[in-house]
Amino acid sequence: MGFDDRRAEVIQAAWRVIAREGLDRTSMRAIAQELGSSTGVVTHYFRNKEELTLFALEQVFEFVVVEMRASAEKWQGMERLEQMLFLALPLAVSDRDDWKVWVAFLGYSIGRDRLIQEHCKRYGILRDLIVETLAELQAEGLIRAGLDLAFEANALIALVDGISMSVVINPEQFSASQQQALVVRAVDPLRVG
Amino acid sequence: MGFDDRRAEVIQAAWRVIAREGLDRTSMRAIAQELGSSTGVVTHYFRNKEELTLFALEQVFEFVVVEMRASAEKWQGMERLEQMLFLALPLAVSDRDDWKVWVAFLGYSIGRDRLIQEHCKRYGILRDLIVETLAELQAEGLIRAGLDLAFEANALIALVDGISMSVVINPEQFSASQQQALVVRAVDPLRVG
DNA sequence: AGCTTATTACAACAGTTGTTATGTTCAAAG
DNA sequence: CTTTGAACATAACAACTGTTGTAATAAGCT
Repeated sequence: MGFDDRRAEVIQAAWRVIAREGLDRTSMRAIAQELGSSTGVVTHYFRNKEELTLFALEQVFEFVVVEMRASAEKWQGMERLEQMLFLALPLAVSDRDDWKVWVAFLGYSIGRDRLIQEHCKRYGILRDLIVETLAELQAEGLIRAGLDLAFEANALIALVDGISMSVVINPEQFSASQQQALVVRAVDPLRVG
Repeated sequence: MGFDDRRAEVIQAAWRVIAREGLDRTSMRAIAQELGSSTGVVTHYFRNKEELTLFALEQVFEFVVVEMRASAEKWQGMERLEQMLFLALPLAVSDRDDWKVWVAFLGYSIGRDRLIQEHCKRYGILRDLIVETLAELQAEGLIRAGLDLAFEANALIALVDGISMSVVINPEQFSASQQQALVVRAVDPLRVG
């Protein structure tokens, strides 16, 4: 087991604590305890807490993007866009923890310009991915011409964000099929005809 | 100046600190300093920090609801629904601070069942308000029959949430008119015909 | 084997936190 | 004038925080 693998273990322990206890109660000692080790391990793999925090944020985001890229190759046409958006939704119970961590980070970022900037960057990557997909659909004549693709991409992301946040707060708010129905309803108006 | 007035001043000082520094860096001492007093004032008007926190959460929410109720009486027909939703959006720069506080609270609530429960309750009140409005529109024959009003209300709230969160993170994401356009686009499909 | 480096443990640090107790001020009520 | 209690200040409390340094252990390599 190499350096990066152990590093990932530390981060995963951190995730578990964040989802369970919240980000502000996720201390170095709490992470170490969750990992079943001393704080020495945590400090050995991360210079300070900010580095750990940013790395955790990057990982939880990168995972979604990788999944989305894989899904983009698997599907064709309008379904490609839908399936990519479905991936970001907390359809399964296990997905909710990811969103818990994400929401915790968002709240934690208020008043911390450094973290807000990071979020902007990551949302930008996500938007570019959606814009790219929309452009392809447009080239195939599946969605209307003359659309502001960046705006439409932001709108879809905002919708997914809103749905997911609702589910994090109240899991019974939307069933899996209801979540998907809302996304489909938002995608449909883009279609031609 | 009575007890409740002074109490409100403490809360407003807390809001300012939260929007500027973040919720986890909003200590009793920071609130007192923002208020220009000692911590004695803060502890005098709030038994402990949790009481202060919950009260602040209630205030920031109650304000929106009051505004919404006022708007409900001012407008008629389909515009009533739209204007109520517009009120919740961070259309002006000054509205963003409210949403900053709200997002900070949401993130802070992860891992704190007590706070999550509070959020559920408040979202429930908001939903009832929208459902009520939708029912009126339905009775007037302005929106389609056979709709799951609770579901539609949740969907609209989720959309407003998503848009607002995007703006909090990246203010240039959506202009005021774009935000309104997205809400109108979500309301339109409910219309008859 | 011995040497080197990575990994982990542990203790101590200075600072911050919420909370509590005590002291002070001061205006209104008796 | 005396007394009462609210409003505020101040200081101290124990608990917890991130960080750092040092020592012990394990693993790999020659």
